[in-house]
Amino acid sequence: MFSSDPNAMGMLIRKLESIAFLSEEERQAIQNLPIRVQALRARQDIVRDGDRPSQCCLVLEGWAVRYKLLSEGRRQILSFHIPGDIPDLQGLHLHTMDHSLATLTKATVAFIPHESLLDLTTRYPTLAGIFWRETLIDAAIFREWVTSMGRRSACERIAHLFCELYLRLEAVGLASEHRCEMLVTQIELSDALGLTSVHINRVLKDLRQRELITLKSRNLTIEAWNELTRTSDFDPTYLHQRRPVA
Amino acid sequence: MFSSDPNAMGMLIRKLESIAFLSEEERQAIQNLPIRVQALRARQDIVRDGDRPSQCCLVLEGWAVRYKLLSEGRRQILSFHIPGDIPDLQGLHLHTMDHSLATLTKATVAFIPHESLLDLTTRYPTLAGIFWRETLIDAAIFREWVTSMGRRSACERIAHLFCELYLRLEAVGLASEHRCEMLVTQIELSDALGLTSVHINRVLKDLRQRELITLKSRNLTIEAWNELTRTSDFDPTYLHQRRPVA
DNA sequence: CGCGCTATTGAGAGAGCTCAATGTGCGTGG
DNA sequence: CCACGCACATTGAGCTCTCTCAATAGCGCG
Repeated sequence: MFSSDPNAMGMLIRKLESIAFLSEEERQAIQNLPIRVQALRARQDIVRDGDRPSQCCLVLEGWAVRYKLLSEGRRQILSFHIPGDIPDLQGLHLHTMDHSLATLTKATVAFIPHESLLDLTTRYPTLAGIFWRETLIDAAIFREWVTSMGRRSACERIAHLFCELYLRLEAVGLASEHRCEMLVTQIELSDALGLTSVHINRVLKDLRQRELITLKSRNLTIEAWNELTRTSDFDPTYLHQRRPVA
Repeated sequence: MFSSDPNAMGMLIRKLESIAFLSEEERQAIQNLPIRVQALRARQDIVRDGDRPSQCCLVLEGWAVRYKLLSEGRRQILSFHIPGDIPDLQGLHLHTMDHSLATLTKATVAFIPHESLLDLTTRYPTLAGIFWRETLIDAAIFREWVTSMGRRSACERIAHLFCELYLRLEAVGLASEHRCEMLVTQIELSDALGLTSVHINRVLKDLRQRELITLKSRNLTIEAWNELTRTSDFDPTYLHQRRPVA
């Protein structure tokens, strides 16, 4: 069950290197983290609101979401997570979950004990800073989402989200040439963007007709990157990626 | 200009003790941080989107906000900050501001050099964890705001925000008995909640008529705490305060 | 004690929602 | 390899919550 699969940690290292510099020693220390790899079905809860987890979940394959449930069946998706992400890294210092984490697609994840991560941050203060930075970027993305939900139209919100996800996928080598997988249904998009799936559908139709995007069977192509970023007010600064993107 | 005013740091210590335990030695180390205290007018920018600050801003008196500006004069307020808060603590590991910070009211703030804070986190790893925790709670509040903006009605959003601000003020000794100052205009409320000030006005009228709140000349009284939390789906877990609140 | 910003109220409009029906694609099992 | 079933996507019609525009009132600061 427990192993030190270099391939598994490769994804985490690639992700961290997209936001900070890692020394060889630090890379090695990450490689040596004990992990338990697990295959999960689509739409399966990993951690639930109210839980007090003792490990973090690293996404290796597939997509995950964090979400909150409200009264009357309302749901809000808080974030999308792709390979390389540790969606519940905040658990290191917040002991009670204030939301849930679930897979969106069939996925492979690796669980890392909190104690191993905390030990790592003690031994490598620079790495502690990098993991801290990772959670700060998480917060920066929430700020951008607050902005979208508060002051952007449905069309701008969708376009903005596509730009964000494309750049995040590109940063870990899962996208290029303005093409990527978009492993979400219109229902999930609506729960993330505070809209209804019916309205999402109509806006997507409009974006297609304006030839800004192609989206078919989970494959997104951004046909006009500049125009899409312009109409959605997209500025990648908030992703705090290490190298500026074209 | 630089000093070690024990009173100034008292506010920060009170805030940190509302979310974590501090040892005497740690309290002392915080007291010894070099600070530059400054009085500011209302509605004055402290740090701007795009800046690369070399210090953090601790609020001592008055309220501050973080905000983003969009095209066509749109503004989104991202968070409200009260005494004891360090609204730009993320600057320790995110070097470019992705939003602005400004006073809302006349305010007193203390600036703390990044290098002093980073040095503190190196010498006191436990304190590093506590500051990290502080930024994680910041993110938890953003998550709750995303949820509000996405899936709560105007009325629920306002009620939820009032509950949040009351508890945060209470945690640092600035509120009790369900009364507190609410140092925001309806325009600022609208920019925080993604609504218009006209609509805020109408919903406030409704909340008053239902005798849930009294709000007059910046003084808020929550007349029916239980009902207000119920109607707004408010669960204080996300604030991750150290002692559960009544 | 008057100016300017904030609060309040009315009337009409619009972005996005609800309800509902139909079409489509894909995974599963025979 | 094909047929079935189910979840997802698409479209239409009518509605509502919130917005826009606009006018007036009130309050706090200089």
